[in-house]
Amino acid sequence: MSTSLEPLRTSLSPQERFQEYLHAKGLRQTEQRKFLIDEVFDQHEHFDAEELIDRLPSRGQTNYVSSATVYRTLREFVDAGLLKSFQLEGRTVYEHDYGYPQHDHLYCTRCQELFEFTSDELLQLRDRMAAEQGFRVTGHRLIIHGVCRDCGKNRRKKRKQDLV
Amino acid sequence: MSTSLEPLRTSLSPQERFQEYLHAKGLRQTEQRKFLIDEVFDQHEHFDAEELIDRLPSRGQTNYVSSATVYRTLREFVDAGLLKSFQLEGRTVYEHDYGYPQHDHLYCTRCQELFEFTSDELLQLRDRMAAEQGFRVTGHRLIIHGVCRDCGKNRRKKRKQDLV
DNA sequence: CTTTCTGCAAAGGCTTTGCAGTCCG
DNA sequence: CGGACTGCAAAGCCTTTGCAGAAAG
Repeated sequence: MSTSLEPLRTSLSPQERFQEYLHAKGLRQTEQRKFLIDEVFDQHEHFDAEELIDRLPSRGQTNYVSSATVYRTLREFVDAGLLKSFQLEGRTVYEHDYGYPQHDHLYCTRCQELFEFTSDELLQLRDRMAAEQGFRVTGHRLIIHGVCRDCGKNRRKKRKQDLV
Repeated sequence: MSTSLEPLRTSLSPQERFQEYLHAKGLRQTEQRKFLIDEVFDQHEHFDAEELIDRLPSRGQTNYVSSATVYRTLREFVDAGLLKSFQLEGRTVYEHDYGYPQHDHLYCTRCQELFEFTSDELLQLRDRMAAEQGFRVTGHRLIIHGVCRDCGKNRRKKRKQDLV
């Protein structure tokens, strides 16, 4: 998947920030949580639970973490503001939030890749539309579907029912 | 749910258009399909499969349609260009497409209602962003999350993990 | 008549949950 | 030590699918 934006400078690492979060909530720092946060922040990719689980150690190996715990922990990362999640093609996709600028996505329906972009204009437009209807905005999600540059070259056809 | 936009004038009714679609594809016109299209186009609301099934006749009554058929038929309506579907809070939401202008949504996380709005500016912005990355656009989905005017008045708190 | 459709029930994909043992603080 | 956490397996939720009988053209 593609990384296109510059990280923001943050005073705390994700690890440190998560520690603070746990402490504030009276929760505990476990081996599984430590291991998972390292794994998740090791690379800046979009991923879903299954992809993460697949690249983690298997049952029996060191640092094995059960799927249930992975799911539970991903939710905590979202609660802690470390990750953002959204739905794409029926599954929950996660991406870094902490230390990363607000952005939106282009999704290539050929190669399934997500590309990021930022647009202040979009935020203004969003706020204006919301204001017109008396909405107090808490967030938004924009995904532009299409075919990326590379896939546009080797043109195939095919197309399943697009859940845009 | 809220209806805010004016329908477009169309030469064919959804029923007629679906007949054409079926004929073109060598598919059949059944009682279930006729009944469902009437039901679905009877009111202009956003709905999911469960909501539709709930307001349909129950097993044993006249015009009963099994859930499997409802799911199958909704997909056909989408294929036929009569409905559009998208994901919201883990379920598939349907809305009229045929004879209805392109639009986006404001979603109230308090009352779960969807409000519609149109913006040419958004389309231009979308196309510009896509062009910058060499994308050929096939569509997009923008949902602005927030709290609507009415819910903003009777202010409660509460908030579950937002899957924006 | 032949192919598509339907209803039923079972299966599927992803995610959550109940429980008993384990571990953190 | 007590409460929080984990792994396991089972359950849940929404949707799809295999199959045999019914129906459309």
